[in-house]
Amino acid sequence: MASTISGRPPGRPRAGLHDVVFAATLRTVHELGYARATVERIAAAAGVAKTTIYRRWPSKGELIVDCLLDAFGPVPLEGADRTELMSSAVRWIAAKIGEPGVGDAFAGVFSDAVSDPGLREVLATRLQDPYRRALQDALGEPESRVLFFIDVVVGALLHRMGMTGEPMVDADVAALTEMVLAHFATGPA
Amino acid sequence: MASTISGRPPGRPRAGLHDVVFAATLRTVHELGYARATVERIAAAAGVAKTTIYRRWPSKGELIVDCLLDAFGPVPLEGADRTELMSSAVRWIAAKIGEPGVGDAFAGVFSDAVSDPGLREVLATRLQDPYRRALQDALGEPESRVLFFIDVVVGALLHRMGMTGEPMVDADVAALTEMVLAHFATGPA
DNA sequence: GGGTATCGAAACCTTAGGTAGCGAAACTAG
DNA sequence: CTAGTTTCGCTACCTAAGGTTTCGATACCC
Repeated sequence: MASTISGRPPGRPRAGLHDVVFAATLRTVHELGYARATVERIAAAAGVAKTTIYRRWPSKGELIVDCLLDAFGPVPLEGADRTELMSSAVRWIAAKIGEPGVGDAFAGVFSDAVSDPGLREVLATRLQDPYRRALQDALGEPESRVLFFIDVVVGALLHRMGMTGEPMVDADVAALTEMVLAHFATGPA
Repeated sequence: MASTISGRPPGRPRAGLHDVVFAATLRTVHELGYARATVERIAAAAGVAKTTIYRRWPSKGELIVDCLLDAFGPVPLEGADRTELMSSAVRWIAAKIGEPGVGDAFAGVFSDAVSDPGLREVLATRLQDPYRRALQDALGEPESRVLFFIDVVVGALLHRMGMTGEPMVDADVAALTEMVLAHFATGPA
């Protein structure tokens, strides 16, 4: 059998490599950019062999998606009313994208997904759907409106990041928040 | 000397290959997606050798940029007031992105630019700046607000395209138009 | 110490962007 | 018709990167 009484499987233990690899991924992406952050370089930065990475993640894209899930964590859905809720969500995603490496990794994996349907599926299922559902439940908006909200907010933030290489400044984040709040003020149809 | 009396330089003429290559590029991108639309495949679709492509364009990215410039053409800046002007601009870019191949090529070259500073420069200088300036002059808005406008509109359209593989539906384009119009209704600061 | 699962290292495959060299084609000028 | 000029097509090649395979070494449980 593969399992033992203590629950721990026999053999060489899988040390807490996920965290080390995630940190090395963000660091490497931050320092070199997404494309130059090759799997071999990430592995080297983590002090790990390339094959070890591929044993745990089937592709670079899925490694990045897992890394982003780890970096984002749960959406802080705090706020008394819809207005506070939405504005906190916008500021949260803007702040996360501003963290070193996160924005580049996010924009990069999105890039790859453009012409990789498999990665697009992973991105939609593992990253977008959970956050969309959480927003949907909290706001009571229909799916199509939440998707539109995500397109506008994430699209604008990533477009700025992609064009300038820098995250959106606070003033523009404030304008973005104000704009979507005004548009969604009326509540669900 | 390299030129002759008739103005036409001697030697084998550069036939109108640009149009053929542009058409082949959009067709190939539309059929295979951006990443699978390799330069060799585009060349084959155009009935041209790969080396001929690289003689005229220094990289795949610049080929795509030129192709997009050809596909977009000038911004139709028609409209009596700011409202008509902005809404026509939004609908124009949405319609262009909806054309077969154009949206995929646009999203794809944007993707590559994320981690290719040289391409990002080309994209900013040749594609974004002219349209930004035209909008700036027509609207009388400061540069930062026009850039914000572009981030929101183009970002949302490309994000939808990247996530679903399909361009934004008319209802969402209408909502996008309405939203930015409401936000920009007050005129420049 | 024995069994088991993981890790590291090296070699390898494939795709794709991009380059070099050379002969052939197409055109102008005389 | 010939010479000169420019571009084209073809083949072969280089490099980078994602991803796979193999095998020996290592670390853990019992």
